[in-house]
Formats: sequence, structure tokens, C-alpha cells
Amino acid sequence: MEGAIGFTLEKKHERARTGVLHTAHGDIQTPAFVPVGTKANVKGVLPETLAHLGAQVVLGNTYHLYLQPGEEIVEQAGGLGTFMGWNGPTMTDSGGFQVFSLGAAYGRTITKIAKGEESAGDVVAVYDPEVQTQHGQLAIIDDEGVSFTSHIDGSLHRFTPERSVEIQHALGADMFFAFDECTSPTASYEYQKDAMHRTHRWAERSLRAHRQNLEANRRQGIFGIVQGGRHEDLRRESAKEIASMDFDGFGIGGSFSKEDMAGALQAAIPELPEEKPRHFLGIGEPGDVLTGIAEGMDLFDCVAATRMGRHGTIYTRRGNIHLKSEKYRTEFAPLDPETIIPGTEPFTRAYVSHLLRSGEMLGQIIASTHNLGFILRLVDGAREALLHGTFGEYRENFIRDYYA
RNA sequence: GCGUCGGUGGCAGAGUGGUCAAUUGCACUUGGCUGUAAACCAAGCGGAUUUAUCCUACGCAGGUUCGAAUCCUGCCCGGCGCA
Repeated sequence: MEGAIGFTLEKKHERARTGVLHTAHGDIQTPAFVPVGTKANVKGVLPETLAHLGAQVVLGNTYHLYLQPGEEIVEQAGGLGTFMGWNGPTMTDSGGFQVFSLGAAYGRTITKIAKGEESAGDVVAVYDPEVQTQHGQLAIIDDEGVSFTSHIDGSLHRFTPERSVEIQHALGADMFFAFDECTSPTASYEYQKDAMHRTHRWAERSLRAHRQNLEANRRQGIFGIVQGGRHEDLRRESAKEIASMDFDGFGIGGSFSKEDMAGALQAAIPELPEEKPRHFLGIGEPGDVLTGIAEGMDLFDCVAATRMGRHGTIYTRRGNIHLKSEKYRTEFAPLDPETIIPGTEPFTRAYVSHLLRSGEMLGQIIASTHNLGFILRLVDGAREALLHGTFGEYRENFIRDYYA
């Protein structure tokens, strides 16, 4: 491979595909699910376990690692992977998502996935710097960058595309993302459009900042991020614009609703170069991952597996179950009788239910491990099915059982 | 036995004349969680319901009062102190 990372397209199957992503820390068979290790750890799961579960790459977060412990410490340790004891490939997110989660979403119940129609309103996604007070949110956006108030100690910080790239150079992941703005699904069309253009300008600046650092260029690849929110025309425009820049890979970010997710991908993906990897940021849940794969995405990261597990909900072939519910107290059955997850075989629903109810951390560990194993296995199965030309069937079968 | 403090919803513990079916926490029930401010958040949690109200309830039994978990009397039970 000529750059820091390379991508070999292996096989296509309608719009879906398999491939191999090459990095200095090893190859990644795609499609692949990327466990999220925000603060240099996948919550509740040891690197060794991740490897057993089949994880190939882990994603850390710029905002969080910058605040704690500070990127210079990660750099001194030898980079994100070495610091956390993970031998394989790593990625970092740029902090763009925190623009949303600490900004427009702060203190509210909104998430990046909109539900139905009710959220198509016109909620202001950022405050006007002239008139805003910081009450109620921790991130303020302007065209140049974003000012943050640390959620840890209230101190003030500022990210620009250049700064985000600089931090990500220090974190040293094999792949990292350009600094972007993840908008709220409740933002207006006009706002989404403005934010998208801002993200395009930030993409250029991120790319330039990276290419200027020859040393970092040799070891790290940079992904540009397509935005455009819930509007197909914006998605298409954004993809075209980002694709015209010399990125090593592409991310599709921002907000969706269940209904328009596939449409957004169908609008964006045809604009992206086939020979470069595509990462679906923050997605997802089992069904959404299969949708992404079907549309031609290669990589997925998501906190849902570990967060839901930690909170007591586990994935099963027949849908999600909440282990803390009354009925599982005495259900001495495997977590998911139809899915074998290495390391969780001995445990029953009743046992994990008890651990979860009594606040034992092992319950969270087992449930997180199970969910991660489940989604990794699902994606792995999808890859196999793609190679055998049976993906359509694979997906249909899964959806039928899972959402039955 | 005398004195003293106390007995409140599954538990702990507020309340000390009306705004109290009773603050709060835990437990419990049910939801939610998609680039992790998240081992978190939300709702419910005496009964019946036309959801407006009614009934039952702050150890038990009486009483005072327009009105009592709150005041008085007796009884029962518990802690502590003195015998």
C-alpha cells in the first residue's frame, strides 16, 4: 500500500461488498464492526476478550482523551493502541460528535436518531454566540471551530479542525476522522445546510493539516465525513464535496431517523470512490448495521452494544431482552440459546439478571461482552454470506427473527 | 416498677392541627438507550375507578376540633436510664 492505510476490494454483491483494510497494525476484514473505546477502553471489556470475540479494530475519542488523560500522555505511552494494551488497529473520532452531544443535545433527551415526525421541528442546534449564555450546553460553535466547557471540571477549551488533527496525531491511531459538526436531527433544513458547508470547510482544513505533517502521514490515514442530516439532496451534495478531497477513507455521520437511513446512504454512497473504505459513524443496532452493509458500508462503530449491556438489555436472535425484568429472575436458560458467544457460555439469564439487579459489575461485563460478541458475530456472518452470495437471505432471516 | 424517648407506606426515614395518600432515598415495576456528560435517564409505585372523585391508611381504642399522622386519655410494643 502506498499511504498509511490501504483498501482492497474483495467481492461485490449488489451494492454491498467485502474487502480488506490494511493498516500498520494489521488487516481488517470488512465489513467490520468497531467496538467503541472512548476513553481508551471498551467499557467493561478487556482487550484480550475483544480479540476473542473477533474484534479487529477499536475506536477512541479525541475530546475525551484530550481532556483525560491528555493526548501527550497517550503519545508518551506509544499511542492509543499501546496505551490501552490493544495490539490491533485503532481509530479515533475527531470530537465532532461532542459538538452535538455537549451542544445541541446537552440536557435534552434528543439523540442522533430521530423518532418519527415529532422531531422534524426547528430547534436551534447552537446558540448565537452574540446572545447565548452557556447555560444549558457545553459547546458553542462558530465558523472557525468550537468552544467547549469541559464536562469534567468546567474549564474552557477550544477545538478547531487543525487542533483536532494535531491531537489525533498525538493519539496516533491508524485512522482518524476530520473534525466535523454532527447536527441534531431536530435542526431545520437551513441549519443542516449551513452546518454541512461548515463541515466541508473544516474537512479541507483537517485534510490540509494532516497532509502537512509528513511523519503523521506515513503512519495514519484520515477519513472525511459526509454530513447532510436527514435530507437526501444535502447528503448527495456533501458526499460529492467530501469525495472530491483526497481522503483515505470516508465516514458518513450525522443524524438520521430509522426511516431515512437507507435513503441517506443511497444518496451519498454513489458519490464516494469505490476503492476507499466507508465508515458508518455511530451505527448501530443489528438491523441498522445490516442496512448499512447492504448499501455498501464497510465499517461500523457504535456504543449501543456496551451501553445497552451495561444497562441490562442484551441482544438475542429473537430480539432484545431486558435482563432486569421480573421474568428473567428464574429463567435458567443461556443468554441467547441460538448464539454462542465465547466466554459467556456458562451464564444463564437468571444469573446475569441477579448480578445486574444486585449492582455487581460482573453482570455489566457479561452483558457487554455478550452484546459485543453478538454484533461482531452478526457482521462476521454478513461477511461470510457476502462471500458466498447469500447475503440477501442472511439479512432477511435475521430481520425476520430479530424483529418478530 | 419509675422515668424518658419513640412507634409513619416493602425497608430506612421526613412531616408534628388543614395546602397529606403523606418529602426523600432504597427496593420494586415498566420504558428508553445508535461517532459514550450514560454501572445512566424517565415514568409508575395503598385500593377502586367515569381519572373527577370515593374508600382505606401514619401501633390499638377512645376523645378534643369544622378539620388529627400531627393535640389529649388509656392500652400495647420497642430503645435508653434508674431501681
